[in-house]
Amino acid sequence: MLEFMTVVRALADENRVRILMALRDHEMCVCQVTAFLDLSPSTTSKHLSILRHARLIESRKKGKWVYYRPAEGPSTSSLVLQALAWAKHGVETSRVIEEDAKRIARILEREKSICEDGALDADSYHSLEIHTVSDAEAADDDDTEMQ
Amino acid sequence: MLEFMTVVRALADENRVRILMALRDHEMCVCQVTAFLDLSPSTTSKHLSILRHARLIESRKKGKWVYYRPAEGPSTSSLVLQALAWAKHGVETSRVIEEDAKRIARILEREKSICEDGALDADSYHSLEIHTVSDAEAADDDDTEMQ
DNA sequence: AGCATACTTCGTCGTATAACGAAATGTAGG
DNA sequence: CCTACATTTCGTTATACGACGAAGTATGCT
Repeated sequence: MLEFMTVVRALADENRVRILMALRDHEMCVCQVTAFLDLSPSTTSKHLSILRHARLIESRKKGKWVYYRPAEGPSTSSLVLQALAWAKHGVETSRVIEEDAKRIARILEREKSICEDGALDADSYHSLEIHTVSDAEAADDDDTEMQ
Repeated sequence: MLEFMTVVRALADENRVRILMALRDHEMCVCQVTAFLDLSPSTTSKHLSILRHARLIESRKKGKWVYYRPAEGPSTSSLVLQALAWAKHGVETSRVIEEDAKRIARILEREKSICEDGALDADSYHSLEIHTVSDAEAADDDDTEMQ
């Protein structure tokens, strides 16, 4: 129950859903997500932290930048995979998300010279050092159950 | 996007998820749900209203009682059906829900003589007058999009 | 009609959470 | 070392939301 509630509450904010959709095709660093959502860096970082805590996204660090991408691979629970698939199905045809796609394209192009040191597209995600929440962090949620 | 957010926010409360799971096998009237959750009738009614507004549940009125059950049938969007399936998969093996099952069994037995005038089990749901949110009500959420 | 029961709506209160800016941390380059 | 930039953490503020009780509505019974 706790894992489910953590995931569903992570999804219960429009900006976080927009982030998930934005990350679907290409990983992004925090400053790109910040530009895309038009929020303050601290707010964006918090949203990413909540999504990562729910294990909906993973991150890797490269130099000054932290790149985020959707969770994947064998360590990802089916609950999370289903959540991502469900969210995608639920919003991908919506106006907001379509507008976002254009907006992201522009931002990625503009920011390429700045922080696109080594961002990868969705096909190149594999064989990367994965940073999810640590066991210690996750244990904060583990009140005897995280089935 | 709006439909998705409405549904996901309806799921973002543990008591409402417990209600959805409780209704999985048998419809229940408000007083039974109230007894089961151990909340005030007004709070319970509000939760049911939020679930119905998200079209996750439907209701039928019989005499003084209002019976609720999960949404089903052709008028139910696949988004909602997937939500129900996902929630079920996500929590059905959890401790809370298992305890609830016993609790519900006791309540249904005890209350049978009182309000179980004509409650039906899940197999008998079909061919009932369905009460979902009215078009007028739903329109409150329809800010130009409820895809 | 009058009353009891089931449910909903309304007003209030306390907590949770999204937003921000400021300050702390981490990393690369001069 | 010092500065610049990316990100996170912290403290504050405004709003959202869950809880309740009281009042309103609906239905059935005597």
